[in-house]
Amino acid sequence: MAADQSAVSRLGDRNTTRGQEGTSKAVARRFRGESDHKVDGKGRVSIPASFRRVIEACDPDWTEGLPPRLILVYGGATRDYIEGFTIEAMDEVDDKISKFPRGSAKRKAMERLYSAQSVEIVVDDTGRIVLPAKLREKIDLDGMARFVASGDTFEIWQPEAYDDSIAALDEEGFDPDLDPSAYLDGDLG
Amino acid sequence: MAADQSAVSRLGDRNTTRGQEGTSKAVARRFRGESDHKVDGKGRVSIPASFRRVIEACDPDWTEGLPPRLILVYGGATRDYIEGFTIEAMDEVDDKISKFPRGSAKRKAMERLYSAQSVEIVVDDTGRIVLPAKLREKIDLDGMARFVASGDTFEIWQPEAYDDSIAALDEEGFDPDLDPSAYLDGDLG
DNA sequence: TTGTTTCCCATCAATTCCCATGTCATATAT
DNA sequence: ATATATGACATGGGAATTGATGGGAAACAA
Repeated sequence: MAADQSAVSRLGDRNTTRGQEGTSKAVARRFRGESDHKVDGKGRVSIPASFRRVIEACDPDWTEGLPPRLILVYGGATRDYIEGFTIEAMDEVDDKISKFPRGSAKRKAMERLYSAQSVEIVVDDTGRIVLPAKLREKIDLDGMARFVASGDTFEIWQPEAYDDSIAALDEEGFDPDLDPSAYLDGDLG
Repeated sequence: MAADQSAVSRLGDRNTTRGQEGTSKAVARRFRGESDHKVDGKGRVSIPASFRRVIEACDPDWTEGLPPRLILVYGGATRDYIEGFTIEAMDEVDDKISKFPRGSAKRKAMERLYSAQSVEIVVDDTGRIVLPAKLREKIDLDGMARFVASGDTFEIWQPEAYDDSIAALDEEGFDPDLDPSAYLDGDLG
């Protein structure tokens, strides 16, 4: 039994560069999967365990025992979800933004979305984050939150809204029975 | 009795880049064959040994003694099987997806299938993987799983469903007695 | 001081780890 | 040749750990 891990995460030390050098376990840098998690009265939600590993691996300053950080983007009038970025992924976004002319409309729009309408969040030692009330309200989160992987970022949805968006995608002219793999080698757009 | 192999795979060292450099055995990068394996109560299944070699060879981070990784795609409304990708094969898929316009319906459909409806799995040191309950349910896996090679990916089927799909293929106008090799040099489509 | 936000501890089930066995097939010894 | 080791594979089972979630005390902020 884990007698005591004192200051260290109680979630154990998978991911640890165990023992000798070069034995570290390879960990993916992309999110995968989708799952629902309960949002309690305090706004706390567990982050899918597999997402945490990615978040830790993509936080340059993270090291065993430290709380991993991530960025939540909650802006976008048309978005009915919150987008989660690893520190590294957000660094890339910042780089791209900096390429645009200072003061240009496009740059301002992006700065507003990714800078102004975002928050840095830390994952606590039980693997949860606290979703600020403002964010919960924006997407009408009640008791359950759906985490959906999307490459190097992930999305947090109100479950029903997510289902609806999938349905909408189908109605948009896509046969839900058509296997998306068909697009892989098809023409773009 | 295998006295002790300490931290190393207990499955021995076929595949090992044994001893000196350049002595490594060439290993195929495509799956071949089909076989059934038992799924126990915990969802554990042995991966066909020959598949493991491909999985190891196609995992860039893999090295003797480390657990090989692979990706299982379990989405697709019409699919009644789970598709297994090597890390390399999935990297290619990700590349293709990234070519599509961000936000386009096609891209979203593919991201959902390959990112949201997929899981990274590791092969344990006895050559097994654990099929999460969600995946088992999707294809109605009870006690046996059929692994079927399909080029650079493989499929996991509920045995009967696989037989049925083969039968269905025949009814679709394919003479089961006709040798498919006839198509090899025929026109495509 | 009253609602809110953290921190700390607790629980329970699901998942992983570790060790074990049975069976072949190839190897090696006598 | 025959009997005896060895190694690879498939699969079982129990114990230890992780993951998700709940609740109260403590620290803050309004």
